[in-house]
Amino acid sequence: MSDLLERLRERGWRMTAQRRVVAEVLDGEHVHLTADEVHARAAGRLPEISRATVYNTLGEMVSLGEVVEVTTDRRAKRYDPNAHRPHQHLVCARCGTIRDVHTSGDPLSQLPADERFGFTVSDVEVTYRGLCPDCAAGA
Amino acid sequence: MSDLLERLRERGWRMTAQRRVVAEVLDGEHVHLTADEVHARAAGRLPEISRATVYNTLGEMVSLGEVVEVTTDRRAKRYDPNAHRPHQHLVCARCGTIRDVHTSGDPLSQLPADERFGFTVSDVEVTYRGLCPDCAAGA
DNA sequence: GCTTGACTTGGACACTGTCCATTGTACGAT
DNA sequence: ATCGTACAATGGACAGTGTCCAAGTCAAGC
Ligand SMILES: [Mn+2]
Ligand SMILES: [Mn+2]
Ligand SMILES: [Zn+2]
Ligand SMILES: [Zn+2]
Repeated sequence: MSDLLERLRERGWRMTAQRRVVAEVLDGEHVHLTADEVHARAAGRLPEISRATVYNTLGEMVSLGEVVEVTTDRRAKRYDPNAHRPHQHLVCARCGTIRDVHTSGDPLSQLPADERFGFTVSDVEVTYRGLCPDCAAGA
Repeated sequence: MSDLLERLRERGWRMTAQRRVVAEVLDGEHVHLTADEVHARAAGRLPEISRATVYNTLGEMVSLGEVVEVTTDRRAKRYDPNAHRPHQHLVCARCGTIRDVHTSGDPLSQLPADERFGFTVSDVEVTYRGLCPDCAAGA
């Protein structure tokens, strides 16, 4: 039983086979799958699970704060079960590999008050881009 | 004649009515329009301009480094003619207003060497989110 | 075991963006 | 000024991602 599934059950979720496999697929470190990747892997265990259910379930997990959406490209959103420790992402521009990284300071504090235009700034999203070692080596 | 159009002509662009109106629509400060918004405004001056041409033209401007793509939400890409001064964006989570902002330091330097995993890091994208004064006031 | 409201399903639909064959045109050459 | 040609514009088909809905199914409490 994954920690994620445990937390969801504590929140009163009705436990279904579909939700179980989605939670299981998302279990682990450095996981950043698209909804359709989640669907493909979930279908490996539960062949008839539908796309709509995967989208619904992921959306609910995001609403509950147990999964975060990550947008590192303009294609599909990615779903990240590492929701309880703020972090940023480092993306290879060539192969798409994504690594969790941590900045040396709080990026929010880098925005001076006179650059906030009266906004109540509550969140910042940082994506670093470059080439991973393999791609930089021409692999 | 916009500065943007001037620069494009210097690069040997064949000048067409369509490219002119797209460049004119993109002229100005704090402009962050989607492709379809550009198309709608361009069609105000040149009714028969096609969606494909707007997409082609914007893509060419991006390739030439005269316009930058901005992804502040998971809907449409936005096109920013402010391509010659690096900056970040501050977005209202409620109404979508986008402001250009400048951080106090270079965000790239905030990623320590031991968090780079051997990547050649060349770029960083920072998006601040919050509520603009109007939305915070409940307007 | 029933009952019931929550959950799942498949498919239609919307939005953004790409592609391509055809038609049109800007611009250098004459 | 006209022409020829390579480059550009067009519109419609198509693809990827995500949402929505009506109908069927099921988990969980009684
Ligand atoms: Mn992550
Ligand atoms: Mn901008
Ligand atoms: Zn790579
Ligand atoms: Zn606002």
